[in-house]
This record gives sequence, structure tokens and C-alpha cells, in this order.
Amino acid sequence: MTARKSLSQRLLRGDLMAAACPSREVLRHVTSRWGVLVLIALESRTCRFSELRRMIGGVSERMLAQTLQWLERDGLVSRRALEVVPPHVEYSLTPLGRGVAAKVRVLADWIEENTARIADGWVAAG
Amino acid sequence: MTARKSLSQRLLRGDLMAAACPSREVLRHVTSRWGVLVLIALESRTCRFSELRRMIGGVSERMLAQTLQWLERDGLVSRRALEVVPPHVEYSLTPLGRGVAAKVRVLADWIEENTARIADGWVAAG
DNA sequence: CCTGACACTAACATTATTGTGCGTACTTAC
DNA sequence: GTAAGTACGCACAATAATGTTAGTGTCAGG
Repeated sequence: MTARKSLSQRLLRGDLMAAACPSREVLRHVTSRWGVLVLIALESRTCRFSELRRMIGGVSERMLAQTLQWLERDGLVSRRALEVVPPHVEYSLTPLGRGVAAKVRVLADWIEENTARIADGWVAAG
Repeated sequence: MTARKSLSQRLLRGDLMAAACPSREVLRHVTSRWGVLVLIALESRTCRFSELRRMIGGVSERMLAQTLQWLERDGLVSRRALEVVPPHVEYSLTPLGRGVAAKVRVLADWIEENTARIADGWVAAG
């Protein structure tokens, strides 16, 4: 068994500017193409696999599964499989996951609100 | 010449859940591996190319240039080249860029603070 | 004279990420 | 009986992102 709170947990802080820092890995999962969207979708409510697939336009089953596994390993998403037929699996955010999801959501909101402004620059510049 | 404020800018909001929405593109630039770090670095101050390169551990010149160009086209970063020798180029955030950078920074802070907790889960699970 | 700094670009090699199609094992709906 | 839904895993292909190397032109420092 591991200690309840490791030394690193109490003392160390990640440094994203450092190439070798593990925080880089977390960043990649969270900000991956579908990671952002999964976190946002799950922030609203617990979802099944195929619900997520329908909610998130353009995601393939393979990528959705992959992304969910990353986030699960990071302890941000929890998976609950019901032993029934047909299979029923529920994905939800962990307390930790709710933390990131909130931040991610704020960023996503900003992007949704400002995309039109940004896209105007694209057409103006050609 | 384009209209001062396009219809889309006043009326439409991006929808990240829609596969074809342009907001997806903005999201990709902002959350790209180096995009996040560039925005954070520039939030603290205007920087020269090689300063950014030194600040952001592990970034190659090619990727830094690429990322800066994406963000510049999106109107988030502005580039100012002084006509001197040796070349002197300054990168800074536009007002729009300051908007995203603030949101990105909050996310990055969260990750830096919680990476230790997350990484603990990695070792525990093996 | 030789090197390094500066801010890149172009060409090429290599990963990483993503997509596609198929298979699973069972059930309900048509 | 046939198709579709369920939640994926696996193999392979394609595309996107990233890295590596070399080169540009000028000038200051050793």
C-alpha cells in the first residue's frame, strides 16, 4: 500500500515549462482533441459511451474509448460497468475531474463566444 | 472591404460539440501542445522568439514558429519585427489573446497544482 | 578567422493521433 | 430472420503533428 499522502503530493508543484515534468502528460490528455469535449460533456451529467459519442460530433468510437481511458487513468473520469446485457457503462467525473472540467469549460465558453470574432480575421486576411 | 462587424460576429456563437464548427480549429490552436505554453509565457510579458524558446522547455524552433503563426492568424498574438541587424522580433498578446490566455492560465495552474495527486494514481495502479 | 546569436524557412524523417472496418455476444424491435 | 443497438478491442491505413538537420545574412566578440 502507498502512503495516504505522498511527499510529492504535499510538497511539489508541477512545472509545465519544464520538458520532463509529468504535468505535461496530464496537459496532453486534458487538452487532447477529444479530452476537452469529453470533460465538458461529462460536466453536465453522467453519460453512457454511446451518449457521449452522439453528443460529441465527429468523434470515432476508437478515439472516444482511447480518450476515456486516458482520463480514467488520470483519475479524472470514473467508469462504472453494469453487468447486464446489452452492456451498460456509465462514465462520470471524479471530484478531481470536476475540478479540471470547470476550468476547461471556462476556456471552451470563451472560445465559443469569440470564434466569430476570430474567424472574421481569417476572411479579412484571406 | 468587409463590414465592420459581420453578422456572424454579432449573432452566432460557436458550438464545440459540432464537428464542422470553426471553433474546433481555434480550440486546436489554443490547446495545441505548445499553444498553451506560448500563451502562458506571453501572458507574463512580451517576449522575443529566442526568449520563448528558452522559457518553454523542449520546444523546437520549428514548432515554436509554427505555433506562433497559428496564434497570430487567430489574432491572439501580435508580431512586431524591428528592422535591425541582428533581427529583433517581439511577440505579445493582443487584447483577444489576453482573454484566452487568462483562461488557459487558470487551467494550467490547476494542472500544476494537481499533477502530483494524479501521478500518485499512476504509480499506485502501475 | 571562427563562432555564436538572431529569427526564422525548407526538406526530410519520425512519431502520434486519428480514422476505418471488422468482430464480439446478446437482445429487442421490425 | 434480419437489422440495430451496446461497448468496446484489434489490425491496418492515413493523416497530422512534431522533431532533426541544414541553411540564410549580418554582426559582435574572442
